[in-house]
Amino acid sequence: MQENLVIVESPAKAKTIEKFLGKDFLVKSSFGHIRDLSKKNLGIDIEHNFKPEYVISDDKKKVVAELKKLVKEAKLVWLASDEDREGEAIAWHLAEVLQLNDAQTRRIVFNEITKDAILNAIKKPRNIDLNLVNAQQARRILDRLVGFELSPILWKKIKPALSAGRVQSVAVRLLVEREREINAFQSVSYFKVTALFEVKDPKGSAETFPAELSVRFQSAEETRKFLEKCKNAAFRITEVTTKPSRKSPPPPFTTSTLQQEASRKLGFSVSQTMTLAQKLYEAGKITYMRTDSVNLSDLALNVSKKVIASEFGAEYSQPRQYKTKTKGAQEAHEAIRPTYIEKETITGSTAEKKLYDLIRKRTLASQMSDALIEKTTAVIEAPGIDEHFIATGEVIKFDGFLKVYRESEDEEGEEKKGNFLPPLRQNQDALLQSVNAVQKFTYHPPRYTEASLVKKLEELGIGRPSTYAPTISTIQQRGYVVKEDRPGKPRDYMVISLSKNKITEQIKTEITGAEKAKLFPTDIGMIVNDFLVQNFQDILDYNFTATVEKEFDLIAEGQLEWTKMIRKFYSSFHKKVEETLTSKEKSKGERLLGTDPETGKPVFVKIGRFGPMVQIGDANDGKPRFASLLKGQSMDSVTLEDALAMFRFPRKLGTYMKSEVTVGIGRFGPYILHDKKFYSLNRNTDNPLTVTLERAIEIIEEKKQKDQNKLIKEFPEKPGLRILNGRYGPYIAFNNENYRIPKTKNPAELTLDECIAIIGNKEKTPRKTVRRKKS
DNA sequence: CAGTGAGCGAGCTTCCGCTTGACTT
Repeated sequence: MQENLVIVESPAKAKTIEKFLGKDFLVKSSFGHIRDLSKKNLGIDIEHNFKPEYVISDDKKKVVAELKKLVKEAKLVWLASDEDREGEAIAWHLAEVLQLNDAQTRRIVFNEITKDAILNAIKKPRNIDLNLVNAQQARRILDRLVGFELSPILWKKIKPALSAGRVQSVAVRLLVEREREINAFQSVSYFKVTALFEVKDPKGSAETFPAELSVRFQSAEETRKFLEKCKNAAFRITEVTTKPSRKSPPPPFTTSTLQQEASRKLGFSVSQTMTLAQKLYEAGKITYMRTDSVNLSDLALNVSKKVIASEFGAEYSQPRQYKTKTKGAQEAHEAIRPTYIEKETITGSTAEKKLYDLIRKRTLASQMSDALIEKTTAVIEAPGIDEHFIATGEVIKFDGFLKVYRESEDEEGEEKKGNFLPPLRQNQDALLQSVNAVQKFTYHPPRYTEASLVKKLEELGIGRPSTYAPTISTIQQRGYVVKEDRPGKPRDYMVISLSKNKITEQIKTEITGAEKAKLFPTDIGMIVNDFLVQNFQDILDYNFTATVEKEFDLIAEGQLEWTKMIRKFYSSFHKKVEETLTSKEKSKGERLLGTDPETGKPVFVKIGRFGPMVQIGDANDGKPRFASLLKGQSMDSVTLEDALAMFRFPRKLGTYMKSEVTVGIGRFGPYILHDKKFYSLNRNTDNPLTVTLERAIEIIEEKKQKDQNKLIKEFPEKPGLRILNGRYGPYIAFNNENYRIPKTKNPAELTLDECIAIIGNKEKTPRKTVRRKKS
């Protein structure tokens, strides 16, 4: 039996460490926190100095029981959880629950998992730092107070099962405010002018290069005037400058930067990335994936150096150590890197391989030389023309880290390729070949993706590596936010060109504003946000976390008592909670749009029992008229015009096969009515306000075709029994019940007897059961 | 299936940060 029991947080870590420590040590894992505040109630005794009520979570009972048993058999217990606030608290909870006394307990920490680091840690044990533990308790209790007092207000004032919290509510606020910025954005058009010039080299052979005009014109008129001046103008290169510059590699991955790059380069969602990284970690292929540190171990630096030298040459190696800049970083771990950097590929799924490759390249790049770039700028002018053209060229003199890794940009704005310029001399003639003036439009700030929201939260110091992915899914689950694609809209733009001394104009069409996997706040998200911002401004403040973090730091340093800090916070917070509960009306997000010109009654938008709707008149003056908002409409941006259009249903479209075709909106959304039959519009692509007769006929015919294909077989001798093709494949329908067909049978060849046998077996397709979440 | 929206009220919901499986589809 081992004399030493070491407890770490993760089982994968336990396995590795056990190898280093030898047979006298048994290494076990606590699987994170073993206790938390009781979930049944607030879990905090406010009357008694905020005494927390800790409970061993159900899923940790087994772990705790096992640890208790092992503690009895061990002489010394080594608590080796992470060296940060949460890690210290885990160690303390373990000591409490396992009833460890000081004599048998050692607290050790290490932030890289190497034999040396661990043996050194064993030589330098310390005691549990109660100040740090108290900082964690303050953090925990503050979050519980905020979450469990704000959420019930929302249940009463907006609708049940909503939630609010220090992190999630600010995340939603970011999205809501960005959406409003986008709605308020006024796009302005301008003309971007580029020209193609030709130069002759000393041998007389010609080369062309592009250049952009130094100014952008506001109107087509100015643009035409400029092009007119360019006719027969004698352009000349008046200035050539060449400047060297260098570009340094980005630091190795943290959780947040990994999520961003995996999203941009591989198209993974934040949670997908984390699941894959977890797999790689458990297989021993990468270091821990939840970290905010950009630190690399000495071992990793050395191996990288060797790998780079042998793969690319010694001149590509430039060992570096990076410093974390993010607010509130706790740095208990290393950056995310391959465990064995020399391993170029791994076994596993395609997605795992791609993620590994990304991590490896980023790690290597971080240890490689700067790229050396030479930037050339040439100015091209002509007499009589005030504006000038600028040609820029980039030559990579030494690629350095760019050999393996290029960081992707968030905004996919203008294409800025490092173009190549031919050798240019001052005073050289540049023959104008053509000029192209393209009408462009200023673009609103971009909507957030999951990954760019994580980036923003990290910048604000809100949330931790272990919570980014769960936060993103919580705000979607609560219905505050949806992740969607949205189709773009066509837009005309003008192109004015000068070629061979002739000016031509064209109107072209582009698709603009298409969105892919972007986060959109919902109506309910906006209502909840406005309610919280109005009533709890301090908590919704982007600096709230940073402010309380400063106080947690003081607690950790022993300069502030945690109960004192919490009491001060709670007294003003709770007062606000009480006030809001008594004084505020139920919020339906009501917004007046204007008056109905026909009746003079007010038209407004609000949340009803069945979701967002527009209403004409209120209950005081007769029965109001109602209409649900359509998909893609939002309470925040819908106009009086949009609202009034909703009441012009059902709308006649025309006649088809001698019957009238109308479009209407019913309980289940927009529909087409034809020949007493209903046909649903496609929720995503058809707009009932604008749908045409042609499209309606298409929908009718599609549906008829589908119904024909639906019937596989029926039996004249048994009416009511039919073999049908459904959403989930073929099935037997009989007496309003559906029956599954065994996979071994061909549905088209089933006989009546076989069908009756299947029905007799009662192999009914199970109804969808409502799954309740376990807590 | 195809133009709902009142009001009452039992019993439920909820936070953030550590960690993995256990579950369907």
